[in-house]
Amino acid sequence: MLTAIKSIAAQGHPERASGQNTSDSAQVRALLQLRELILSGELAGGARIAELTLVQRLGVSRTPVRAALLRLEQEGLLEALPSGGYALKTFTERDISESIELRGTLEGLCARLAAERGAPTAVLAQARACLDAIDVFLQTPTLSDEAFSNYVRLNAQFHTLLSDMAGSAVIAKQLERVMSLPFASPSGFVLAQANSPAARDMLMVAQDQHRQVLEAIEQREGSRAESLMREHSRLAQRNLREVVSSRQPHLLPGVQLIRRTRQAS
Amino acid sequence: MLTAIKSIAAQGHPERASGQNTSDSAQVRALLQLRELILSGELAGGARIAELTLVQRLGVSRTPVRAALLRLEQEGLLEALPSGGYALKTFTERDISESIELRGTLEGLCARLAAERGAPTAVLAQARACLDAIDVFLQTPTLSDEAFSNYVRLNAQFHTLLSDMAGSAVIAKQLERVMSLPFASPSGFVLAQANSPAARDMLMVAQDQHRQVLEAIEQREGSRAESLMREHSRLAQRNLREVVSSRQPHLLPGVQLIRRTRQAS
DNA sequence: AGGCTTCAATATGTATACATAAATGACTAT
DNA sequence: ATAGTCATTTATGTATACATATTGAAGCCT
Repeated sequence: MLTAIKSIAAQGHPERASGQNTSDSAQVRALLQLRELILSGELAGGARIAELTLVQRLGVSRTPVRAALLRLEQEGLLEALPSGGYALKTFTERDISESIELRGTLEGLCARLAAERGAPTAVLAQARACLDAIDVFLQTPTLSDEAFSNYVRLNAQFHTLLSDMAGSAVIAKQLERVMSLPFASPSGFVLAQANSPAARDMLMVAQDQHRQVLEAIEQREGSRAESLMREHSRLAQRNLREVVSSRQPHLLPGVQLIRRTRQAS
Repeated sequence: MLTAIKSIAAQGHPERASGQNTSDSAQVRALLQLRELILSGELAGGARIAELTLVQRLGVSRTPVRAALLRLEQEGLLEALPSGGYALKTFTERDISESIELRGTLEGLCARLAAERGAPTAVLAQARACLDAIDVFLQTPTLSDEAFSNYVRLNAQFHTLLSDMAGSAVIAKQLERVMSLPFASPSGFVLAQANSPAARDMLMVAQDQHRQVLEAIEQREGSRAESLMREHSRLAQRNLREVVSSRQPHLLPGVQLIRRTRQAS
């Protein structure tokens, strides 16, 4: 009965309040709590994850724990050990960079298909409204933390709408998978530098790209739409470099999964 | 202890002889047998899959069956029902077309990265050898079934090598996922038209594209390499159309998963 | 007669007991 | 002292019993 819920929680793991994990089924709780446990850094680098440990910490039996482990392995957060069991995966800066490139490529595909096939007018209208809403937030000279978190929300919405415009369930699903990779989400690094002085300027650039992509799609310029979305994703690349080099990678959930030295994957 | 094997079998499900499923663990057996059960068409269109039924047919307990179901859902062959349990997914011709486009896009990305970053000389040598081997098979005027199956094997190898050339574990994994989608594999439609008179000519074209892509990568022409791989994937698109229109889609494993009419996904 | 309610049957979700393999430590021998 | 082996412990793989929700059918009411 709750396979669907479980599935949803596994896939896009959307904005789901992580506070009240009291209700829901055991599987969903296990999945959500385990993911948060990992991203919050309570589990060491490439350490092994024992089922029984999780049984204690999550308060459910081994069955839902196993299901959660299996899903998180598929998601890319865990790695199946040759000897059995799972270990927390670690990521190089290059891995993250490639994840972002992957997202950019897939979003470029979405944009191109949307332009070539023609996006539904309803979705286009939603996208325009979304961008208008972002403009409102960017109007203020200094951006509050609240404005930033609103930007993150609207930005994510725009990227989802882009996926909708392509009208492809297959591609949308794959894109969801890619975005579930750590730090590959459209606004993964935005919050990390909320206090940076140049942050607002960067958002302005991003917003301009949003506008141009939407225009390209509306005018059926597939190749242009694709290029723009690819370039758009490279903003995240820049942010990635800034965040890791600025040596203050707080705020960013899951930083401890990034390794600089070479060790066991 | 066998999580790794299980994982391998789940991901790329490579050329694994389906005859002797007697050894291996219960999980691997369940996964392999269930996938074959689905692809062979023994299970109806979008029908529900009951665990207990599979327990009987596969001869293992519910635990490995559940694991297999979960993996096949992630793989895209099954769909989680809102009320619980799973149903066999069906695919439209458009779904398949989009899967191929997806593969082409990702392989294009691989080719571009390989060209830009420079592929390891060892892998390049392997790729050249692989293409040489294909040339040998294509030399004969009439292609035997054996020659075809050899082509399929070598073709798959070349595509794998392409993924290696990019040197990205992240992208390779994602590409593996995409290729696990039904009919998205590089040579998914080759065998289906082995007896077609134009079949050999098409393989010649494909082989020429292989050569050109490799040359582009070696000469560091990223954009050209990407375009070529995309175009290369469109051969599969043409084959897809031919196979479904020729109304003799025998041989093709999983045809019964394709639906022409609109029904429950 | 058709639709609704209710109850039984069946399926999935959960927990746990059992089996087996891996990892750890101690002990011995060289 | 170190390396190797064996035993113990721990962890995962598997099976199954139990709980709960959904599905289907039978019966009732309108």
